[in-house]
Amino acid sequence: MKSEPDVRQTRRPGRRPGPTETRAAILAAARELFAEKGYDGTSLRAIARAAGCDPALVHHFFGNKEGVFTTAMQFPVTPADVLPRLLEAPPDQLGETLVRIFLEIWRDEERRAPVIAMVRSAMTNEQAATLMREFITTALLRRVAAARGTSLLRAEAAVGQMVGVAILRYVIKTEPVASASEEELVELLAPVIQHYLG
Amino acid sequence: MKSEPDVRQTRRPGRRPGPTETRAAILAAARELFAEKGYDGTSLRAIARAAGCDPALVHHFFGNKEGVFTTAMQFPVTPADVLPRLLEAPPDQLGETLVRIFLEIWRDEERRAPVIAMVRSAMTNEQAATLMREFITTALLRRVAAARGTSLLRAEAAVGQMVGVAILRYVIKTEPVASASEEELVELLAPVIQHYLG
DNA sequence: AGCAGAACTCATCATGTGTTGAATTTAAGT
DNA sequence: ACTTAAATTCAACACATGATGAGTTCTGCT
Repeated sequence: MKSEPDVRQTRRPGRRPGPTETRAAILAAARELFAEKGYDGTSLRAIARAAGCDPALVHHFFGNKEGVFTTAMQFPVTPADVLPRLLEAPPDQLGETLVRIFLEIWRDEERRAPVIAMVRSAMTNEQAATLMREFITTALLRRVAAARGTSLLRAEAAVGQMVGVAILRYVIKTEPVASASEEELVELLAPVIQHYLG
Repeated sequence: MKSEPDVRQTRRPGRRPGPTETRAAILAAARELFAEKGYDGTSLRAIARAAGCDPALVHHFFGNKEGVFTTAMQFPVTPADVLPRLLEAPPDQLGETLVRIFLEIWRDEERRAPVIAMVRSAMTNEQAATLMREFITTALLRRVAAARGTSLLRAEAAVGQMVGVAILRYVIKTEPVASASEEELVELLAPVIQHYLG
C-alpha cells in the first residue's frame, strides 16, 4: 500500500547522520506487510524496501525473519487493560461489552493490523499457530472462564464466533458483514456471546 | 505426511506402460498439500515429489499452478445434495441438522481437506479469497436465506460461527475444542445456529 | 502395421528467497 | 581528540521456485 519514493538510487554505506530511526521504520513496515500478506507471504526484502533500507539491516537488527515477526507482534492486544472493563460490566451485559471491546480493537488499522497478521500467519505457519494458540488459551480462555464461571468449551465457542466473523469481515470480505455498521454487529452478536458466557 | 518410497532414482523418460493414473495421483497429492500448507506454501515440485513424477508433468496436465489449484478444489462441498436434507428437517431442528451436516463434512480427511485448503489459502491469496467469497455467498448465504426467511446478515453470522470453530479446531488446534466429541459440539453450537436462522 | 498424439522426463532459465561477511560511515564514551 | 561500538550498505552464496522447450516412450485409432 505504502510505496516509499525509493529515490535513493544509491546511498553511501555507513551510518546515517542523526538519531537512529530505521529500526522503528522496519518494524512499522513489517507490521503492515505481515498483516497484508501473512508471515510466509512477506519477504525480508519487501520489508527492507518498504522501510527504505538494505535487507541486511533487517537481519542485523533482528537476527532472522522469525525475530522480526515476534518483535513486530509483541503487543497484539494487551488483555490487562481490557479485563477490568469486562469484569465491572453488569453480568447481563457481558456479551454486549465484549463485542464492543472487540469492535474497538478492529476499528483503526493500527490496532487491527497485528491481530489480522497473526490470524493470517497462523493459517500456514506452524510457529505462528503456536503463538496464536497460546495467546488464545492463556490470555483469553482461561481468564474469561476463570472470571465468569463458564466452561472452557463455551468460552472457546464465543471466541470462535468472534474470530469467524472477523475473518469474514476483514479477510474474505463477504457481504453484507464486511460493510455492516458496528451497531448492527453488536445487535447481531451480543446475544450469542451472552448466551455462551452467561 | 505421506512419504512415497521415492526409490525411482532414475526412471526413463516417456510414457509409462499401463493406463494413466498419474494425473489422479497429482490431484490427490495436491489436495493433501494444499490442505496442509495452503496455496502459497505448496510448491509444484512438492506436489510432483509426492505424486512420484516430474514437476514438468504437473505443468503439462494443468497449465500452471493456478490450474492445479482450481482443479483440485473442484468439489469442496456440493450444496445440491445437502440442501434437501436441510429443507426437510423440522424448522425447530434446523440448527442441529446444519451442525451435523458440517460435522459430517469435517469427519473424514477426504472431505475435510478441500475445505481446509480453501480456508488456509484464502488467508494469504487474493484469488483463493475470491473463490471462497463467491462460494460462501452464492452457495451458502443466498440459498439458506432464500429457503428460510432469514436475513443475509444473520446467515453470515451462522457461517462465521461454524468457520471460526472449524479454524480453532482443525487449524489452530486450541483445546478443548480440538478434541471435543461431535456430540458436545452439536450441543454447543446447535442452539446458536438455530437462533440465527430461526 | 503404422502413425498421431498423449504421457512423461530432462536440462535449463530467470527470478526470488534467507542469510552471511566484509567494508564504510557516523555516534558515543572517555 | 581518540577509540570503541553501532548503523548501514554492498556483494555474494546456496538454494527454491514457476515456467519452458525439446526429446523419449507408450497408447489408441485407422
